[in-house]
Amino acid sequence: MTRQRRLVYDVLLRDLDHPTASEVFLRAKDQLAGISLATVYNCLETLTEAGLVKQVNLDREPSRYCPNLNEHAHFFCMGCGAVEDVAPASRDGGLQGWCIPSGSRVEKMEVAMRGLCRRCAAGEEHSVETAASGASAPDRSAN
Amino acid sequence: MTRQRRLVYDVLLRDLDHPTASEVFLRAKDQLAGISLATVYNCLETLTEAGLVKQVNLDREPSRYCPNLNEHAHFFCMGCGAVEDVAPASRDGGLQGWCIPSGSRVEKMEVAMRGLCRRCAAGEEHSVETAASGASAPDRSAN
DNA sequence: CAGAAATCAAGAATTATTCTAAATCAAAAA
DNA sequence: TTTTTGATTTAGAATAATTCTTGATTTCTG
Repeated sequence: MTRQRRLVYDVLLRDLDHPTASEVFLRAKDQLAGISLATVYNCLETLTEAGLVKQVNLDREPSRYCPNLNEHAHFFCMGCGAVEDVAPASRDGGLQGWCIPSGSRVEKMEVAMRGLCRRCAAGEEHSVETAASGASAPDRSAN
Repeated sequence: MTRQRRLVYDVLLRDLDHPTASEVFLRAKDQLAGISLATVYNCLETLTEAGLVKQVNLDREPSRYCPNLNEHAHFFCMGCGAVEDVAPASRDGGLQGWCIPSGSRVEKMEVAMRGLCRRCAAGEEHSVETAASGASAPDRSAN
């Protein structure tokens, strides 16, 4: 654990907002002026390989990084761009919702949701969809 | 629906193996020598916007394309690289497995699994994990 | 068929990320 | 403390997938 790795990790732990590598770089520079973007990429890769950090991807957007090691999915708000962690409801985190072909082994599952966060959904007073209570029925067109 | 779009779409329908844009390009060239990679990208984008095709991403790998319009997840075999569609078991496709923050609206969910397909799992006679029956308990470390 | 609009092809441009090579650093050995 | 050794950092070049630009071509519409 070098100084740069420590710093990159601390940046991720400070705000749990799933920054991109460039965002991590900008924040890290404030505390260690000489750090380079390549080093940030190196550190993020090292931390990811070490299992301290998870790389989070949605579509072809730049990768984001997340120090939450608990099992979780990610929610991407189409309104404000925020990314939130989503906890599993059941012990198996939705895997039983799918017909896994018999004989195959699932090593890991990645779940990403797109939609509007509470604040953005509330700001949309379109007709009846005021989203006051729980999540409304989603489209569920899983890729 | 131009000739090029029709061809790209036909290529996707012929083998349902989730080719990348480059692979689509190679297959399309056999039937329409003059087609360009840029056109293949254009057509794939147009077809995707039209809702006839879905773009499938895993990590930072090149996008793949899928003409299956039914709700489904994707299984990526780490052994042979094949991509399979995975049908939902329940009507809601695993969404109820997650604690959606109240007030937020989920518009769509993308589910990707990594593991070994039946053939690759069977080829691994490591100790006891012969994967004879159903899928063994996965790691479920959803990103 | 004329004119307008859409689409195509070729290659340049973009962008996130990775690679390279030289410089720096840190721990262990002397 | 100096030297050695190997890993790490840095800056910039390189890469790869994708997008953009431009002019040519095709396709509609009348």
